[in-house]
Amino acid sequence: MSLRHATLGLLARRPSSGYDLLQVFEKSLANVWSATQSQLYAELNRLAEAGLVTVSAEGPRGRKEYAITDDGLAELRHWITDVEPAVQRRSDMLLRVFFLGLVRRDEAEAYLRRRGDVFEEETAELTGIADEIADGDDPLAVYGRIALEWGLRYMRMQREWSEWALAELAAAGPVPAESESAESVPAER
Amino acid sequence: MSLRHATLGLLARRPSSGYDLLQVFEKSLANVWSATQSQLYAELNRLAEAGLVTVSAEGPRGRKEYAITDDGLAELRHWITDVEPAVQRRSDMLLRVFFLGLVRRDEAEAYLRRRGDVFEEETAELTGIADEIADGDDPLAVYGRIALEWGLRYMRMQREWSEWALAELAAAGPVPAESESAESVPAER
DNA sequence: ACGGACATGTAATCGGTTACATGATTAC
DNA sequence: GTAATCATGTAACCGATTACATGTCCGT
Repeated sequence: MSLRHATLGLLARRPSSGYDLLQVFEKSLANVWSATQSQLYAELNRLAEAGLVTVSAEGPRGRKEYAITDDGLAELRHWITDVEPAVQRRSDMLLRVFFLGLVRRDEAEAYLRRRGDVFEEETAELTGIADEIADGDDPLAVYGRIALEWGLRYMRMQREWSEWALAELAAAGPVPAESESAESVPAER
Repeated sequence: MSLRHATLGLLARRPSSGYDLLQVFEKSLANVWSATQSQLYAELNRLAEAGLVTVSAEGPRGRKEYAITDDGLAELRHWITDVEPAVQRRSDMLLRVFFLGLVRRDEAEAYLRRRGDVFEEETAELTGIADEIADGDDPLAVYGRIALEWGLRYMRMQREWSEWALAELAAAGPVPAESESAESVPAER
């Protein structure tokens, strides 16, 4: 249930409308916690009902500006310091690696090479964001910078891994001669 | 919708019952794709209805053994080679980092230090699995070994990152003197 | 005989996504 | 005037989790 805390965290910086928050979710927070519009508006209403935020101002076009309450801030701090982060237990990308023995060797290699390219693209994107942060010298952005560094290292690690994996495959011999290679599997049924 | 493909992938290795598959999901696949019992049994029925698997044998206690069909294998291969893996866009752990400016400096440091410890524990666990694989010399486990290497590198990267982040905080000065530190925020409201 | 493992299923609930729906205000 | 942006909401659906429910077989 972390949409709740992402929302509280953003409102802790400054009071904002659902619309405002949505921009932030789509831009700065997109790689860390994504949220859809319908989800966010519903959550804001739930948070208000729970007393963790209040409508601090109303503007044109039915705009409602929300502010975090003391209860909300307490809940947020509790979540940050006392709740163990959940370990990610799902990776689409890695699941395919497990089953790479079911496709032809060249297809498996193409998969790993393509991963490397994608990680490289992501790195370029993150580097762009890093430059923006470096320009505007906001001292509060120190934790944002730390989060971003995580992303950069993550991508570098994966790039190196994909290269290592390709080398590992090459070392294991060109194409296995036995019956378990992909080409032979269809013939078996 | 990758539970479907995880299931197909396991059945491509050998025909199995839902109960069998559940053991695999809880052990070897736990860090890559988790599935609950009720989810798995429902999925097997759906897969059978879609003709991607068939009930290949029935055993005692209502045991149903499923085998992948040609259609199932085709679907699985298509998913591996033609479908772009989804990029993960949610991290509980990183979201907290974004908001670390809302708690006291020592709490933020404790958070990062604790991350380092957890990553270390996970590394130990993965190393244990790596040793098991190394013992039994299954040549087919080459892709399992590659997936595992990803995990090991992932944990090492995060351990190094948490140390880097702690150093970065230390370099940024002991505790900021300005109004945005955590202690002052409650007083502002 | 009995406990533990084997074996499958249903129901309620939750968080998230997609699509639909509506309308006000502002800049040109 | 009108298009873009601002602004909020509802409904259907899907995948996943938790809890409940039931029964069989095997080893000791």
